[in-house]
Amino acid sequence: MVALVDVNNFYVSCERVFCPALRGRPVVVLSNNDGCVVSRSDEAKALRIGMGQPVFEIRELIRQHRIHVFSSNYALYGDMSARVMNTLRQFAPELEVYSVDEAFLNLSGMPAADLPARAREIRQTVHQWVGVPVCVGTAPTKVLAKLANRLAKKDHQGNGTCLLTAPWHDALRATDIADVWGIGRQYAVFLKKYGIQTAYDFTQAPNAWVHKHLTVVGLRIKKELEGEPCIEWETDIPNKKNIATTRTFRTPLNTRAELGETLADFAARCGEKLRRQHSSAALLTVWIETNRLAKDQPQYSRSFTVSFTAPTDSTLLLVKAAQFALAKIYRSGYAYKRAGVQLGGLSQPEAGAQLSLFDPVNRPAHQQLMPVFDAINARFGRNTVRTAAQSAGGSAQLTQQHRLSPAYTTRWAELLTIRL
DNA sequence: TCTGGGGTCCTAGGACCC
DNA sequence: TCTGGGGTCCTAGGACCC
Repeated sequence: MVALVDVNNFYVSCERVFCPALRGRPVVVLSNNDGCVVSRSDEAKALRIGMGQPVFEIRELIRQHRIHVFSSNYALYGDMSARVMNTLRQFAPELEVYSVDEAFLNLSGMPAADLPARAREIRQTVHQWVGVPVCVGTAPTKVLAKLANRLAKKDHQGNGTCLLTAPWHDALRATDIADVWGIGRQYAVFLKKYGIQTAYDFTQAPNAWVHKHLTVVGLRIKKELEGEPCIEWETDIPNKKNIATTRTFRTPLNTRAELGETLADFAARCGEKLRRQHSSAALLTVWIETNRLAKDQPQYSRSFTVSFTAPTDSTLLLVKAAQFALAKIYRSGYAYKRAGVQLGGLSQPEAGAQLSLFDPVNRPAHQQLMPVFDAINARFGRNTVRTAAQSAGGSAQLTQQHRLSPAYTTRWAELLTIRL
């Protein structure tokens, strides 16, 4: 059996831990630039605020219902996530961290009769140790555990847990096909066109038909719904195959100098992420884009990819490549609203990787320099040492975060103060 | 005009996830 | 006026190999 543990309204719940007065009140957390709603409390959902809804569309609602609004505080959510995961490790030898607020627990070998009590214990422990509410769905496969978790969340009279054992046809009949893990918007529309409305209907479709129209991915989902495990466990966190740093700017950037500084920051940030997983990149792509939502403005969007002579993890080379790519695609006269740097062709070089005789770069020198770079920045703060191409203040000033809560758990100066 | 039978690697596009 | 930021996998098609 496998359990899926999922924090309810994760970002909102993190904020409420340090602001208990907000329990029972409508609360939302916004995306970067305070642009869209990305997390909603139950009270906010009841006010029909949508996931991903732009804030300007709900200004009146916020005022009327005195909805509490937060910018997203990634330092806080990342730390709270780690606390939840460490707590969950107590309960199963095998834990797969699936996302910032979700984990699969391998409970195979546990007597079926003990499962309900164990699920309740998990829920109570996370609540007591970390302070956030979770739901637990337990079932024979991952897709069914996801489904069980959803049922646990929906049942407001229940205790936040749901155990699915055979026969589970009624649960499948009660689940809209669009709510099945792995069935997205396009597939849901397609399937409904053929009369497949529920998860149960989907299990009645012929395998060959599912394979033809939804590829092998869809077939795996069908079999998992029937109780046959088809999705592998990934207990140790795999290295990323792509690494990106991208932003939408509050105020568009117009000049090449502004874009150059910003893309240098992005490239440097990508370098940090790259070195943290001990990888090197063979490709670097820069893309820039005007505001495609402003239909009345002139539009421009292009990207350029640089291939390195040998894979690299040097910030100096990444920044230089980003500048080179920008020179290829920059056109004046446009207001650039979004931009990004993406690394691809990632590999884990063995020590003493082959060097090119004609390589103009002194790679051993870079390999010695980068750990020093990272150590200084880890100790004294990001961008304490940086390339001259980067901006002095970092790219954070280009985004808006008016409603940011303190870094309660990761910065001494911002610890919560309680007056007794 | 006729013209084999395998492979691999890369990229783009389309679907999905949080 | 104001609209996020990351990721994954699969398939098809083209270029290239012997």
